[in-house]
Amino acid sequence: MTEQLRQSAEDREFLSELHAQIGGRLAQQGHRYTSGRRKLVEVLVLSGQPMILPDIVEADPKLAQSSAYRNLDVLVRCGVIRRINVGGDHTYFELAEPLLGHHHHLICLSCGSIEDVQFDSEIEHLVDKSLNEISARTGFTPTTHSLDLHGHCADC
Amino acid sequence: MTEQLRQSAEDREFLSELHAQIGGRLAQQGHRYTSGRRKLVEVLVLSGQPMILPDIVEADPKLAQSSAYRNLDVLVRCGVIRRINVGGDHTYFELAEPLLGHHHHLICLSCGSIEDVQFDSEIEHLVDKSLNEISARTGFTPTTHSLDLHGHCADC
DNA sequence: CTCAGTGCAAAGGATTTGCATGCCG
DNA sequence: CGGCATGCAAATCCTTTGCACTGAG
Repeated sequence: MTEQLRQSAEDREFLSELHAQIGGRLAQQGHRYTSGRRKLVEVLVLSGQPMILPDIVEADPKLAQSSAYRNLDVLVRCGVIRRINVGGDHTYFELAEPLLGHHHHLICLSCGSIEDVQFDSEIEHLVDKSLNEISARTGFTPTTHSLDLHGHCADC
Repeated sequence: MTEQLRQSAEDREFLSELHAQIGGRLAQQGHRYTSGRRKLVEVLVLSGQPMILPDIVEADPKLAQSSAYRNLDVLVRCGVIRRINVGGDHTYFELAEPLLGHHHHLICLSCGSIEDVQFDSEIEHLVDKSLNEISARTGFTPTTHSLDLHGHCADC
């Protein structure tokens, strides 16, 4: 819960550590960590919740729409950012799980907001076990799972 | 598992029961259960897995694209069909849970196929319990949840 | 008759791409 | 220099909509 209340000094440290990590990942795949890509990451970090593209470019008007899409794509392919598909027309973007930790989503059907939540590790473990059983039974090789709640948020 | 092997006599009975049920639902909301809508349902039943629109209209070329979208929309609003959003550009459609039962999806990242699976009721119950705890903690009012596995299917 | 339903063609809107230019290594 | 990165505008493609027509009650 202190995540939300992080002091700005900590914030800065967190960000620069993150940037270093991401820069490494991009370099590995032969990409540069340019200012535009850095901005995308920062907008997503500051937002603290999944965002759609119009909101991203609005958050930092320096970002051009097409470049934003292209860079999000690069970041997705490098495992830095993840696409989320809920209903609606827009794709949502958030930091990938290696950076943000494994979590799930509360999707509000009224206002469309998406909030991140984590499970007890106990439950998460049970779910994993169950998913592995199903996979074994069906010959499916799982990479990840997504467990999202659809409903109405506290504000709606 | 006998679902897949159902004899055609049973099939026919299943379908006409389903049609009756759906017809009732539509009538309740002041809609007709026309042949186009019936075809949509049949295509989805026969497919046995979620489908995207191009595949639906291809499966029954009598279906016009715009009418198909419109009718799927009606069926969705009447709780007969459900939209599914996985990655990719297309929306998937399948029979709604009241008709198909609560289940989850195995989504193949290679070929894009989606297969339905069910959990042990025990696990399903645990997940529900956990989700309720989270809801209580966050003030979120859940309607449904979706738990999908992403990975590679037996064929890929 | 009336009104929901249909099909065609055109519009809408999110995302992608072509191309000329800018910039880092 | 060379090639990735950028931004504008135009193209794409899924989905929705306008409109005139058809068919069921």
